Formats: sequence, C-alpha cells, structure tokens
Amino acid sequence: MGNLATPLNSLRAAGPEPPSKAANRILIVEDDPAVQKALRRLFETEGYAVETQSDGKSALDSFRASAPAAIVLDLRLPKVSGRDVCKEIKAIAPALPIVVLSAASDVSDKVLLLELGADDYVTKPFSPRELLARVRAALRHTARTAEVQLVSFDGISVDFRKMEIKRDGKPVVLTAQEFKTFQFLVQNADRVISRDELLNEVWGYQNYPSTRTVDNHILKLRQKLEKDPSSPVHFRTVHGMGYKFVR
Amino acid sequence: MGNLATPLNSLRAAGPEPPSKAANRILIVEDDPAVQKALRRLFETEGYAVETQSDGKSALDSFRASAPAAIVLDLRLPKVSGRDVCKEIKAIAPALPIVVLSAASDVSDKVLLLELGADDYVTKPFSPRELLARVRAALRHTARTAEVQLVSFDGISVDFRKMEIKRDGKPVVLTAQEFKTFQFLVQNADRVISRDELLNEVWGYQNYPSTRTVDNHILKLRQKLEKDPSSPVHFRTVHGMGYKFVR
DNA sequence: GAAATTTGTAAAAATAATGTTAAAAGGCGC
DNA sequence: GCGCCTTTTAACATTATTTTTACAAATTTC
Repeated sequence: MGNLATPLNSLRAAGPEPPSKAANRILIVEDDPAVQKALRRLFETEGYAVETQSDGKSALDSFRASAPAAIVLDLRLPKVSGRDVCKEIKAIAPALPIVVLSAASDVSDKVLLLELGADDYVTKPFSPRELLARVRAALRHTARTAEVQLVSFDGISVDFRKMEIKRDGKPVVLTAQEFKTFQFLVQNADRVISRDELLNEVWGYQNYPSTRTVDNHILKLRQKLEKDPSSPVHFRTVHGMGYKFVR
Repeated sequence: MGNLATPLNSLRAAGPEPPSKAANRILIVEDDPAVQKALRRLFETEGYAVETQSDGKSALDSFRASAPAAIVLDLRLPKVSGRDVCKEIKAIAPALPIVVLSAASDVSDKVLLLELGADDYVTKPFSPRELLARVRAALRHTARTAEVQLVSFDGISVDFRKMEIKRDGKPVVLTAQEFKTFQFLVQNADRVISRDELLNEVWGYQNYPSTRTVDNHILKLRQKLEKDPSSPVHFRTVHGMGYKFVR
C-alpha cells in the first residue's frame, strides 16, 4: 500500500472500519489490451473492484451504469478521444476523481489537463506504485474534502489550509519542512511513525537525508510548540521505533 | 550495524530450522560485478540479508529456494532477460515487491513496467539512498497489509499499529525489542517457537545475541503482562523446545 | 536420586538510540 | 556573487535498552 495512504488509515483508526463496497470500485479506460490487463491486475491485487473499457463510448456507458469511485483514463483512445470522455464525465460528476495516463508529449501543457477536469495525471514511464498512490490520493481527497484542516490542542490552533499556527493567540512560524513534518504527524496522530517513513512521506525519494535530520526537526517542533520542550507531551519519542504525535 | 551477517547465519543454520521468511532478506539480481558488490554493501550495512545473483536463471532458482522479502532486479541481464524474470516471479508471487533497476531508455515505454508487474523502479544512475528508500517503502507496504492489528485477552488489549498496550485500562510500556517479540509470538499464537527462530525473525539477520537474550525478553514480557509472572499462563515454556504464546 | 541440562531471574556491563548544540551545506532573492 | 534563511550533517552528552553474566531453580536423563 502506498505510504500516501497512511493518513487515511489513521483518520479511521478510531473504530473498526467497514470497507465501503462502492469506495473501491474503479473504472479503467485503456485500449491497449496488454496494458489493460496489467492495470487490472495491479488494482485487483490491491483490493479494488476493477471494471475495464477499451474505448471512450463504452467508457461513458460503463460510467453511467456502474458509478465507480474513481476512473483511470488513458488519453489516447480510439473513437471518442480521452479528452472528450474526461470532459463529459466531469460535466456529469464533477466530484468523481479522474487520473489520466498520458505520454509526456500529451501534457506539454498542464493547463489542458485542468481544462479537462482531470484530478491528476501520470506520465510515460510511471511506476505502478506511483499510479496507485495517485489514485488513492484522489480517492482520499474527494472522500474527505475537509481533511483535518483545523486542529487545536493545548493552546495551539492550526489551520493547515492557511498554513497558520497560533499559540495562545500568537502566531508561530514554522519553516516549510517543519510544517510538512508537523502536518504528517498530526494527520497520523497516535500512530508510531518511523524515521524512515517520515523521510519517505515528508521528504520524498529524491532528497533523502540521514535519519538524524528527522530528529532535528522534531526538536524544532518541540521547541516551538511544546509548553516544556524538555519534557514533550505531544511529540513523543518511542524509543527504537520513531515518533508519535498525541493531541 | 555489523556486516558479519553471512558467516554467522551459516553457522546457525546447523540446527534444524524451519524455512523462515525473514522480513529482511533481499535478493539482488545484477550482472555487473562492481554494481553487485556495491549494492550488497549498501543493503548489508542497512541490516538486510543479501543474496546476489548475476543472471536470470540463477535468480529464479534463488528466488524459489530462499523466499526473499523483496527483489532488486536489473533489467539488463544475460541469458534470461530481466523482463522475463520479473514476469515469472510476479506470476508465482504477486505480492512480492520487485524494484527494478533500469537505464532510462529501458523504461521509455510507459507500458513496460506495468506489464512486468514491477512495483517500482529506479533509473540509472540512481542514488543509493533513493533505492533504499524505495525498497523500504515497498517492504513496508507488504508488511502493513493484512496483519492482525487489534488483539485482546485476559484484560490486556493491544493495538499493534499504535503500539499501544493496555492492561486493565492502564498503559503498559514495552521496549522496542519486547514489543517485536510480543508481536511475533502473538501472530504465531499456539505454535511452539524456538529461540533460534525468534532470533531470526525478531532480531533479524545481522545481530545475533545469545539465545539467553530471548529468555530475558520472555521474562520481561511475563513481568509486564502476566497476572502472576511466576506461573505464566500466556507465555508458556516448552522445555527443550522454546516458547509458545497462548491467548 | 544424582548428574546433566535447561530455564528463571536479577543485576552489571555493553550497546545503541536519542537530545542537543554548533557548524557546514544548500537555496533563494537581490 | 553576497547575505540571509533553511536544511543537513557532525559531534558529543545523555539516556534507555539490550545483552551478558552468574547463580538459583526446575526439568530431564540415566
């Protein structure tokens, strides 16, 4: 499971979670049989209910009939072009997430995708994991438009959308990386997060600093947000495992 | 983090040992000796048990024999091509994460990786850290899916994800190693586990403490979790064999 | 039932992880 | 390029955990 999916998990962590049937139905529109097959396998092994179509016309029919939770759409399609399919679907169901597959040349202008109404796209040699992550992210996004945007605890209030943090009414300034770290921890509250996971999720693959970097950011967060930084209450360390944010 | 891993393990293999699916065993398939050596070092210093193969044929044999937790696979291989190896392995073990190494030109086709069933890829030249990060992410993925997350017995409740244990409502604090030991025992409840198996599975490959270390951890678990530690009910001793957790 | 082996137990010794500081490296606007 | 801010690394102190050790108790073997 892509690590991007973790916030979702933690949000639900409160109770036993009933997997909604509709929530994991996916429509894949792809004309190349080989790719179609591969995509089907990819998503099915991840527990999605997959429906596949090979052309734009059938895709539209299928979409109306089965009401999928998300659509994976190849832009290059016979008959009705992928672009038109995308537009049309978005006209009917604006909230339905669509992730577009495209050759790099197709998206020379990202503007186009926005016009189409696509929620995200994956280009050329993409890793299956990446596609999965994007679809999941798209699903998550629509599933919870108001994804924990406001949090407050212990005299601290946070507006993640505005990127505003106040402590006893006074603004607290976090740097970019501190903020991202904070947000990830909050969105995964109560769960123990390893340094590696934080590096993956917050820092990403390209720049992968040493694990000690994480410690330093935690230190900063404690200094800026804990009442008594030397005995942290919210940013807890779990020795040998990682860190854990507790409200 | 020693890298004495290999010799120690082979020594230990003397005794009768069940085919373990150690979570940190990695198969690296790479024909360039220099790269192979570098990769081996990279992963070994990170505590993985590394097995290397130079061609597709041996890779398949090795995969069948040793059941690694993940595979790092160069697409360019002599004899059987990396592509075929990938496909074949995915056909047998769809859940086994495969991270592909490839020249940029190899993945120019957006289809390729998908069809192969690879989970992720890194293009040459790649940064060691990025490769590590991707492999770890892939491993975490498989580790997280489908495992018991909540358990309770006898007034004790466990949330493995939060790493939280409560006894009659009060939190019990376990150290990292204690927790891992506990988790492994619980997930293998009712089965007798030898000390050697515990060392392999919980302690991993590169640290090999004496078997008495296991006894001490069991002791701690009993002290923290048994009603009457001197006559344990859940953490049972199977004389001459090992231990066994009973709910 | 005595010797040999295995396990229970607690405390000491050895390691390893984390906290913290300060300096180096990297980015960015000017 | 220069100065400013952020991020990362490096180093050292501190704390926590893991491992070893030694001996007592229990179990098995003969």
